Amino acid sequence: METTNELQDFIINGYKHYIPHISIDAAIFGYHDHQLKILLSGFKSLGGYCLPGGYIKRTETLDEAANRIVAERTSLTDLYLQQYKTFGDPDRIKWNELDFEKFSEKLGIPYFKDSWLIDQTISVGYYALTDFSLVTPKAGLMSDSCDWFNIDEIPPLLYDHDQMVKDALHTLRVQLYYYPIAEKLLPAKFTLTEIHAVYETLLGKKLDIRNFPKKLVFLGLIKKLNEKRNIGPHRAPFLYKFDLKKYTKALETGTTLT
Amino acid sequence: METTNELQDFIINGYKHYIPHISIDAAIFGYHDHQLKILLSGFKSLGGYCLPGGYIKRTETLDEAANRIVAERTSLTDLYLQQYKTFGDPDRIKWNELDFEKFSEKLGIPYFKDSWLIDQTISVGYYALTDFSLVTPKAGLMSDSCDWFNIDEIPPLLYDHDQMVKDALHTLRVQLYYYPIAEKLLPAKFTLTEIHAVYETLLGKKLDIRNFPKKLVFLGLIKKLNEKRNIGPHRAPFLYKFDLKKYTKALETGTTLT
DNA sequence: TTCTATTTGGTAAATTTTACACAATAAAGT
DNA sequence: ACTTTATTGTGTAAAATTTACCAAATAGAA
Repeated sequence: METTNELQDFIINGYKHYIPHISIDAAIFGYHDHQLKILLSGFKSLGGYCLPGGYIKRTETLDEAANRIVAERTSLTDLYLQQYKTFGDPDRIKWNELDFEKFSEKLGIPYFKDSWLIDQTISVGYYALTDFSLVTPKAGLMSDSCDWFNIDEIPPLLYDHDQMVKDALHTLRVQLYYYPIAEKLLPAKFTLTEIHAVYETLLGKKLDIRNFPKKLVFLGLIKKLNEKRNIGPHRAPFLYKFDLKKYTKALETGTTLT
Repeated sequence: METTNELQDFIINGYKHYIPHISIDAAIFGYHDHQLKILLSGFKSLGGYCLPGGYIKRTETLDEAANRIVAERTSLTDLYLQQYKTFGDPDRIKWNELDFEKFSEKLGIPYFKDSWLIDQTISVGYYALTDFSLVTPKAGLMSDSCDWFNIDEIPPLLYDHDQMVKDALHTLRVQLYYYPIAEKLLPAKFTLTEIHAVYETLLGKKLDIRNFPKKLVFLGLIKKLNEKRNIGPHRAPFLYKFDLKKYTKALETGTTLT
């Protein structure tokens, strides 16, 4: 929080560059070792975690804003981003539970509670998918930390962000059946067992280890490479990669996956 | 437009009760005689049509606001309503093409262009389904007319509403495959041929006249009644109705329909 | 009674999904 | 060099679902 000046300026003058009353919150998902992960921002002053979020510049489209907000936490641009729902319950933020005096003092700003930030805000929910291993989470201007959490080990979140995660996850799961977006969660080369595990974890159900990869190959979505992975004292599995052409088409058209 | 006072008050003081910078626009669909219809608001001053829309009261949830806005045009509440996408391109409204002088004069308000309404606005898109025959379209506070249009005969719309219709229709079609929402477009009692026609028009593709209804019956979604409809010089078809229990469950769970 | 247009029961063929047996193989231990 | 262990991956048969379409039923008009 060394850039206090920048923060003060955002709180006092932000409304000139950002649209008030609207924010974006992003559920950024990653996958590692049979676990679905999500990126959460920690706020010491609020004593809790919430989804990474931000405001929309007056010059940006929603997608551009979401991209920027996601990039601020992951340092990666052009992640797979999907707008899934907009949240606008008038009581989604419990203003009376926030200690404005404390904030004013901490931020060095006289009347924080009168700022443009402190008013009813509707939030556009996006979810993003990324290869877990490529991300080094970064805390932002307001937040104190940013870290990966296993999806079934996240603490109760601030505001209505528990509901946001639930809805994002639901959309992700539905879309996973029709769009081969597992590609976004895997490295460029992977084994059949690995992609099988991604689908089992994300969908939360068993898929036949032989039939499932067979279908992916049959649809032409993935192609066998002439390389194997060494996995110790077992038969070395072949590596596969997504077929870009078929994959791109399936992303647009949709294909039923089991 | 006899309630000029009400309108003036909305333009001048509306921001006290409504959230600025955010609106809701609704694509209200109906079906009649092999045609999908959509409700459009006409604006003489703008010389064009757009989707019925409105602002969100500070006490309302988004769904409540959408319900109110839809009810203002249809006089019907509790229609099937789905939020499908939020639109926020900075240039979705071409401000420079609007003649504020003319508006000010017409509305009897000195500086219309300085009102809270004239600023970047993000719009939450909803689509609604309703039995065409139950609706008597009503013009609203700002609009001059409100009428049904065949979906393939709508004029170019104002703002980004062409894109909104396109996206709403896409969502409707996708959802029609998994949720038996044709129920919302049909009267309580209908023949197999009628429900078959609804699906063919909405999906824009041929469905086998025998297999399709057979599947609906097999899934238990619709049930045969002990009544027939007189259709002139042909064999009288049986009437069917949706099975409320199976139908409600399918709305939540989803079922694949061909 | 016959004709026309439409509804509907039934059934066979084609396709897709599901289940599962077993052969292949990599490396470590004996 | 052979055995053991754990995992990969080919093949195939059974089950279920989807698709195609024949032919009978039927209502009113000619």
